[in-house]
Amino acid sequence: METNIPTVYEPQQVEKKWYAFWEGEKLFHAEVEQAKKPYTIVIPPPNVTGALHMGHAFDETLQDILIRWRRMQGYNALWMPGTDHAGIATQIKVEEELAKEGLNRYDLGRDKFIDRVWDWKRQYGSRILNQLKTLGSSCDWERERFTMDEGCSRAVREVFVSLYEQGLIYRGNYMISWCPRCQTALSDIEVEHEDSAGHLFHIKYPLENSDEFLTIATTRPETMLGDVAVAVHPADERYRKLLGKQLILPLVGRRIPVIADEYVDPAFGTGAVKITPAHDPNDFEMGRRHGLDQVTVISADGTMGPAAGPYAGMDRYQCREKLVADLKEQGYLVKVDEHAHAVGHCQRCHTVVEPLVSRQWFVKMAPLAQPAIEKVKNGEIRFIPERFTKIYLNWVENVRDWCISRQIWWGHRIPAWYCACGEVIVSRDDVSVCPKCGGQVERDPDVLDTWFSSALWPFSTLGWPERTPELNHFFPTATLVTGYDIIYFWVARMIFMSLQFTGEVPFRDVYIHGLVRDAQGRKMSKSLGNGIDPVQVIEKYGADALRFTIVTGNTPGNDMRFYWERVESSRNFANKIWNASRFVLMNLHDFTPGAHQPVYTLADRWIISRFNRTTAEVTRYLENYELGEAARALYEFIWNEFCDWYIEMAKSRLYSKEDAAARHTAQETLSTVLKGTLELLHPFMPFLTEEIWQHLPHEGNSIMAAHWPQADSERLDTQTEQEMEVLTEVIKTIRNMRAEMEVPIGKKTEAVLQVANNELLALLNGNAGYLHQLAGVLPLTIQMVAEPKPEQAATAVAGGVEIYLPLKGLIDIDKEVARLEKELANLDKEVARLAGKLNNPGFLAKAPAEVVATEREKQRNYEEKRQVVRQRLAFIRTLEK
RNA sequence: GGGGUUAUAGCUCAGUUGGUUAGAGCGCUUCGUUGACAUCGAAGAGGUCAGGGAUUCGAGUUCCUUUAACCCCA
Repeated sequence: METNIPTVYEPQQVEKKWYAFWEGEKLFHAEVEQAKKPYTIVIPPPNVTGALHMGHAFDETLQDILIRWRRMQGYNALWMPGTDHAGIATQIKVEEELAKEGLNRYDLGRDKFIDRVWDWKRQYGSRILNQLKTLGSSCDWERERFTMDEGCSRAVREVFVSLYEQGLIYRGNYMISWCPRCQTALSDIEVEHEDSAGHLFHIKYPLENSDEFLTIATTRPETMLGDVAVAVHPADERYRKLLGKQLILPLVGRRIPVIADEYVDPAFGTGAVKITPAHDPNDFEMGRRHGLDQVTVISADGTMGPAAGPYAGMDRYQCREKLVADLKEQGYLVKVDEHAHAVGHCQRCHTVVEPLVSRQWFVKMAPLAQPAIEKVKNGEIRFIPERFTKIYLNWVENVRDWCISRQIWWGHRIPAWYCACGEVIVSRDDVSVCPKCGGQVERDPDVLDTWFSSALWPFSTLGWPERTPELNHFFPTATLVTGYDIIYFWVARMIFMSLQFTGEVPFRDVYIHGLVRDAQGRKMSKSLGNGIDPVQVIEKYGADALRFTIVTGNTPGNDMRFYWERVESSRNFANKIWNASRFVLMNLHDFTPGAHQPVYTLADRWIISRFNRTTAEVTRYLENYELGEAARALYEFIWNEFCDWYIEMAKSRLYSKEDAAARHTAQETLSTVLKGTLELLHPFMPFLTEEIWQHLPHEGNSIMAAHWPQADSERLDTQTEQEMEVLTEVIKTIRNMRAEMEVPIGKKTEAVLQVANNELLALLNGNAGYLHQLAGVLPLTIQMVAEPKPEQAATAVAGGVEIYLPLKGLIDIDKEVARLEKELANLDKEVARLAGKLNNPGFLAKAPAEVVATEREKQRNYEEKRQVVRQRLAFIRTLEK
């Protein structure tokens, strides 16, 4: 047994050593074992080009805690790791690299460009996973997957073709959100709306063959070049007479009709809206309802197209300025109001998106959404915390068709081929010849939305579409852990895809967490430069400290702020455990388990009882996903009970060599309680606990494989806990009195304790040693209340014990009177509060008997205490004279 | 416009079937180098639990409402 251990815990080498050991021993690996109950988590795959940030650290820590805990509980625990190809993000990254060489992707061509991305992936793809390892993540690395690997790609192809065959994937010309910078279509949720200060332009549209005008209001005047109508509400009296009449579009001269549509809000602007079906989603719908043309005036690159006439070639914002100036000059501009409105931006590059009509592939959502709604409503899938159920349902119930084609190169290429004869072939196998006319076919150049493959992740990683043993055993997965920001992007889509293709829910529980923010509560972002690199935190304070910080002081679903001070305090906790363990190990050098029959003392029975209670508590918290509370319970047990009291109380037996059985009992209790506590703490702080556990008497090769402690109800001992309560109360009260009287810490002082019954007398006599040692009282007299009380003494009552410190010459009578008066006032307040309660007939009649009894007991205690303080006050006042 | 979250000690946050003198960490005050630990120990100060109302014997906790901040959706 080691006795020469440094006083400061150095996590760096320790963490590397144990991670390598765990991997070497294959402790992360799970095989299909029918006899064991599976517990599966699939990792939310980080972007392959990314670097670990606090969000990942948060997410992975929670998963690792759950998976390590369940593994210790005996589940066949599989944590499936992998990465996501992250189409647009990765493509942007590689294009930036190319730009440094003065190249763009077209210079390379599609095949060479994709090779380049694979090179990039090979070079940097494992970086983020290696960073995950420093965090302690117990992923089954042998099963690592990538969304573009062969198996996942096959799953994607199967799903696409199958949905197409079922009529749930279609291709068509619809309005989509287009990013002019990324040059691709986006889905609705990839567009982020931001309120910005804009203008509401009021523009006069002249009535044909008349001097009259109709004034419309718009936020985007440049789109008027594509106007094909003006719409008003059918019930709007102001415009009824204009219905069916023609207007002349200013600057363009096109004749456009005035139409009626329920959609128009008569209260907005002038109540008349210009209709541009090619450049606004609502106008697009209205155009279809009324059979209007689409006049496209803005091109895919964000400049004005040929149909924009004199404005062709201008940037869309330049055009706006010029056009407004022209309108003003020609007298069409009525006024310009300030107007706040939401503008859509590309999630990836933050460019303002452009609504455009374009031919894209879509997933028909309504039939897929229905089962996804039901499974959540009927509780087969549960969100934690529950409120996210509503957020999920609100989206799925209103979901629109999903645009899945992207005009980029990096991703799963759409398995559709087109023939000049008009034939469209969607196929599981590559096609080169048209089956209809035998002509040459050309493959669709587009790739799929990255989230399309992510949606299959829980089952594609387990081998689907093959019915593999892994899929049979580990699927459905148990828990999905992810942030609230991707409930729509990912969680919802996994649910409907899984239901459609496996017939099962992908996971039972969805444990949602928040974001990690900086100390000011701002989102961590590259542009702000306020991100904290978890790797740096780990290097400085250790992974255990980071993990503990992340999991404590935070409630499920809520954001958390990152403070270095909190990491420091977690590090201090790790160091505290280290030193407590150091103490235990230093005293175990001659310990042989089972060498003596243990003779348990009050302190032993107490810490064992408390340990079992903590075990039950921690387990229950984990079962309810209250990870932070579980960690807090352990922190309090270790620091406030094991270290502050038990270790102190064990010292005298360890230091006195004459009673071997007593010493052995203390050793055994320290060793087993510490070992069990480390096991409970292991999911939270895996490295430190392994390091110490290995030095304690144990079975098995790793704490990872140890059995999760079971609370033993036989060893819960309420009476012992109450007795300890009395003892610690007395000690704390004496310490307080000594401190107030400014007695030097090391100086022993005399004390007289008086009690009213034999039980208390026995308790104090039996534990007098602790009073000497921990309260610093000597000589100590313990007697019944009937005995004479010391005259010149400070007085207090604690746990039913009257405490007298006869500090001759040290007692300042005035000070003592003030102290007792303060105490008396406090007691008066409590007694009055309880009297109010106990004199309330409603309380006595309706509150549970147990509660009434507790309150009565409290009242009795306070009254007893008050009685003593009163008497003492009266006595001391007589001394004053 | 619809929905959600938050409001508890100077700061950051816990407090999940309604019942403890409302807790922690950091910070603050006083004291302390005796054989685990100064990344520590002992003692202490600090809160009308955002405001108002309701339910209840009893509300930080449930319901309604007002205010403020933030988020999501339209």
